[in-house]
Amino acid sequence: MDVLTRYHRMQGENADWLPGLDHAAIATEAVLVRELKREGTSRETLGRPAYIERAWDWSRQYGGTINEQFRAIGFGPDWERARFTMDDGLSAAVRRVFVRLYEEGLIYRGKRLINWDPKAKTTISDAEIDHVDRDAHLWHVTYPFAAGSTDGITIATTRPETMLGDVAIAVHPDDERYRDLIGKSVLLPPSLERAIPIVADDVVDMAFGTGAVKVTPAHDATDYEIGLRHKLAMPSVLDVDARITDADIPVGPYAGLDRFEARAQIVAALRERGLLVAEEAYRHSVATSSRSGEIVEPLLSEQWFMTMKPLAAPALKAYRDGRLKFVPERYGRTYEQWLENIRDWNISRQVWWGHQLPVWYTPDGDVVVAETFEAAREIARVKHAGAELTQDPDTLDTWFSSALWPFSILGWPEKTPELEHWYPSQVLMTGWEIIFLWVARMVMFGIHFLGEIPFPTVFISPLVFDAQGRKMSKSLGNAIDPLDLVQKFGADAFRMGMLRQMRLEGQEVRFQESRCEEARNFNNKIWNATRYLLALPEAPLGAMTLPAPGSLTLADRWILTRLHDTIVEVGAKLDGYDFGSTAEALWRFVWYELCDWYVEATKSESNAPTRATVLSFVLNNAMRLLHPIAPFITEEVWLTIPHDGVTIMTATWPDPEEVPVDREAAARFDAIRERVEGLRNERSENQIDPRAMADASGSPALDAYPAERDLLAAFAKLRIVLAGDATGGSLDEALRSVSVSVSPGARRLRLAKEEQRLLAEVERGEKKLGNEQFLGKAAPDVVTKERAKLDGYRSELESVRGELNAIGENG
RNA sequence: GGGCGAUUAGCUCAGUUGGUAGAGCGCCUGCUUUACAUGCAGGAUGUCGGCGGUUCGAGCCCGUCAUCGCCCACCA
Repeated sequence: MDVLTRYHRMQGENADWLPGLDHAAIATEAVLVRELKREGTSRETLGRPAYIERAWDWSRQYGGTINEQFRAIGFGPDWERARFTMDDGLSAAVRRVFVRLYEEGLIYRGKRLINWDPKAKTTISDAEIDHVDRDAHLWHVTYPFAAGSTDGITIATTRPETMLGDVAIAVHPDDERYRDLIGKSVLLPPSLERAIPIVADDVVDMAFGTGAVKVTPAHDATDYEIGLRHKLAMPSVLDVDARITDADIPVGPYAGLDRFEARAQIVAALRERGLLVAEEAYRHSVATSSRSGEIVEPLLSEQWFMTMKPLAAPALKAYRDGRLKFVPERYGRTYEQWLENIRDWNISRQVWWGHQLPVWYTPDGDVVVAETFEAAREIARVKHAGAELTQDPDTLDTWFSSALWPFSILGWPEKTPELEHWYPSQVLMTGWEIIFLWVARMVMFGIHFLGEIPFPTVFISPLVFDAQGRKMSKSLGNAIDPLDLVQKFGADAFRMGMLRQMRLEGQEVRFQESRCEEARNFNNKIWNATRYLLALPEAPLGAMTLPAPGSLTLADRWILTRLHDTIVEVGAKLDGYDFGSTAEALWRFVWYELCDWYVEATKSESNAPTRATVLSFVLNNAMRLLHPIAPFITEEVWLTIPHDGVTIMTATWPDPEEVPVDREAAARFDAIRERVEGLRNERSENQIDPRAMADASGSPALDAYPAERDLLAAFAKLRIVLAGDATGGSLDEALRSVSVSVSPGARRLRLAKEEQRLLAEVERGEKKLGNEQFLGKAAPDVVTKERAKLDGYRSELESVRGELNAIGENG
């Protein structure tokens, strides 16, 4: 987000990044409840107002820490517009939305089966459940037709403790085995005091277990559906502590037991009575709370819900007609699939920290929904004879307020200039794990309340894992603290190191600290290149202007052409949100092109007249290109060298049009680079002292290319003596003619090796070009290229052989 | 049960529209070259997960299998 914001600001756009935090109700409450317990008190003892005050304190402290981290990493959002979901304005928006949706009939209260987190002591939405595979047991239990008998119907269950709340046995209507039993009843083990019917339902899978299933509507989603279809009673036998309760129905000796204790005891009792037919190891997915990790308990409870289908339809349409795009695209299908199967959203929570429902009850149980207590009291006065009002103690799901974020932070429901200007925004950047929780809901609410999608583009970034691909966690001790890395390598290095690991299509980054270290080295490289520039005799420099085109050297033309291409490339990568490739391209340009070649080239005399101006021009541009990624060092360097403006943050983004391009010169320089590498290799193979100037020979053809000859000699540390009579050759031929002077034996050895290599290449080319199929079917330009390559190899081979002959057998 | 992603050098990963496989780290050999040892030069290392297909030609396209990871799902 920071890279993108800085990039667009430099392009002169009024780019803004609005920072903010949500109030993380369940997580915050978990911390506070733990703290209070440690202090020997509780939220009830403290009372709601004092508790909320404490939550505010904690949130401010926690939020402050996050903001400090942001600053340390160099994030530059619009701090003045920072928002928190519990702020007054955002809270007002929440109440307005709630009341409007209630009035539209989209928010309702009802007794439904909800997901209960027994640890966090609250409901959670379907989207907050993780299905985790766990080792468990599948128990086969017989429900007898008569007391004392083991003759009956056998079911399979993973949850014997919920048997206490069974109201039926279900079988598939087509199941031959049980057809005659439908309508009969069996006794509920282990106490056998209650008879329950055998019913037929399509949902039963004949192939699973015994083909018969126990039905506990109050504690299982499927059973709840069966219960509704067959109009069965729905007694609860588990309470909010996940303990067995006899509030609805007698549960014998098990009342008060924890669900897992009850399970053990009931299994034991079944075994004793001979009703436990089998106990098999069984691995299956268990619903756990993404908040606390606790196994979720389906409970029947009076809660508030939101009807989602009417909001989902336009959100789906926005995606399908292309108004809403995901990067990478595949995440769009995730979004689509979820919206297609969306179910009602349980929005009420039993935590105290959060937006308390704008709902009041009269003593008679009448419901009053209003944005404020005053408004509610007015309604009560008119419609309920001024009855006393009690506010619903529940709060709203944190994601409810987060869903309003794109407009609530801009002052909605007021018609503010900010709202007018910033809604809709251009891009949302987030992780794939909250596409349902946050992204889809923002789109739905945005369309519903403002009539258009909140952002046309959703960029999904990878999540960060450790180098082994494991999720970072406190208990594993593999988590990274950005501040530690900033401390160790610097903020720029942390940013660069992180971004370089991002891949456009990747869904995870396997974080390696070494990447930050490399990035620190990269920054050091920049710093030293700057020092080199500043130490040049012609420094300090004046304004940033390039020398007249005619006076530019070969190296100048090359680096400027490379700069031009890099500006184009970086712009395209950033526009495509490809931050990893952006960082990679800049790394290549600054280190491998600017430092390794251009700076080295400026050390030779011929480049002296233009080097300072060209180098500062290129460095200035490079710093601007790099600024979104590495804001600190680029500012420092940029201010030190010739520049225009007071801060690089508002400097203009480099314009490729302002950089002179000379493809022909760039190609010549590249040819030199290639030859230099070959000659260095020759030196190394012949164990020539790297420090020493070495003698080399070359054909007089080289005379036609003095600039190239100088560069070649300087880069490869050669004293080139021209010998022979070949003149007027191409640059390639002239460059190839240069070779390090070594003993004839060593030379022959190298040439022989080269001959072998070229022979292989020629053979390959001849085979390919001798293939009728290839000639007939390959694209003409491919054939042409292949032919040119073969010709090149042939002429090289010829010259190598010529040299070999010249040396002669005995050298 | 559906869906998605990954599999390329010891490690972490690139690989543009199919045209002789790349980077960084690590490793090896040398270098106190006056910007930088957080550096410089050179080097070694791959049946591109298996099998089949399309093609003149496949790391890339198609099919299939295997392994790993993720998402969704009312198999109790």
